[in-house]
Amino acid sequence: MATAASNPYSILASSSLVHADSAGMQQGSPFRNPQKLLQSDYLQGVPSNGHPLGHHWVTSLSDGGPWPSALASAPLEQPDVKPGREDLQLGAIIHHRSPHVSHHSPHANHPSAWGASPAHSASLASAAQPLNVYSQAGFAVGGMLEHGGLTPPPAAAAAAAMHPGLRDGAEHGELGGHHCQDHSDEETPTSDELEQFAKQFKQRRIKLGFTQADVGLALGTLYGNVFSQTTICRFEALQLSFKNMCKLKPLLNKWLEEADSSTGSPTSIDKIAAQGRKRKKRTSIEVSVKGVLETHFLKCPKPAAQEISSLADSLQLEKEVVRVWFCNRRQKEKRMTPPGEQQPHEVYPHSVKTDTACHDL
DNA sequence: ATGCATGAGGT
DNA sequence: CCTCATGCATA
Repeated sequence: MATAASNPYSILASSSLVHADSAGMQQGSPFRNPQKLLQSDYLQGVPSNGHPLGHHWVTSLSDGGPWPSALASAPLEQPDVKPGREDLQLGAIIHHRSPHVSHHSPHANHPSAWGASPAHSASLASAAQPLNVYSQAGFAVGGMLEHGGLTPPPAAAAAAAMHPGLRDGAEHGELGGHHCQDHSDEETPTSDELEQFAKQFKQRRIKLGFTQADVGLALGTLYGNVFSQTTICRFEALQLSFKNMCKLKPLLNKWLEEADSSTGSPTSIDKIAAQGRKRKKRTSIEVSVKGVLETHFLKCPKPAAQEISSLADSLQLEKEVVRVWFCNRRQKEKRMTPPGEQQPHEVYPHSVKTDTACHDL
């Protein structure tokens, strides 16, 4: 019985129109190049006593290159991109996907990080292959024939490419006796590779005439994992965590292949309309208040519950709101490309290890 | 493009 | 409570 869930919040049943999907808003945004990333450590568990390793995406990059060495920008100008904009729809929504395979290594030191120089993936194509470094077999489309019908679905249903999360080739202690020397799948991409990929992806996507939202949806119909425009956007802007980027890359890569070969899939665009999520209305925090929060954050990024309470009290905000604000703030710090400009501070004012409790204000 | 929010999994 | 992945709603 579809009983309306008792939602404390306002559930707007107002049928949202099909939203014409303004696709012209994101394209053409010359998003600036991320330049300096000052990300200390990825895991807080890292005893930064003596600097773990140079695995922080450190900074000090020449202006010319956003991140470690900008690969010679490949022209990536596929000459034969057809403007034919058809949704790649397979007609079957496979919705079965293995549960998350988050296999966390018991004692994995840390998911390598951005600047981690891949000792094993040095085979970066210097300049030979602008793309397809992650060449995937896929289904070779015999050629550029005019396929009179529709492109057959790759039947990649069950093929849930579960790639190992992240493993750094730095240290492979003991794995219980398994020798690991053969890695068929892609190794953990480097920050550089991801950056390149993201860029190429965006360009191709735009050329093909797809919006970020389209892609997110296509991924859903393609593999059963839907993503929102937000996520795609963040991927392109490299605003996700390293791990997250790694996870999404294969999917998006696959989509690219599809998009390119499906030069005429008729198909329809199906809209998923099952949004039964009641959300609390977004509370907008005033700029002045934000300023205060910012200040506090700099002082103590991780305030105790009580501190949050008093802070919330003085700011006249719900405690939960403040708590969430701090959480989001911390996350932002961990992103690859900090939104604004983060001045390359060499160090933070407060020690990482010495848990200095933020004295009350 | 982003700000605030939800939820799952971990401590 | 935290982190982390993700997204609705919004600027």
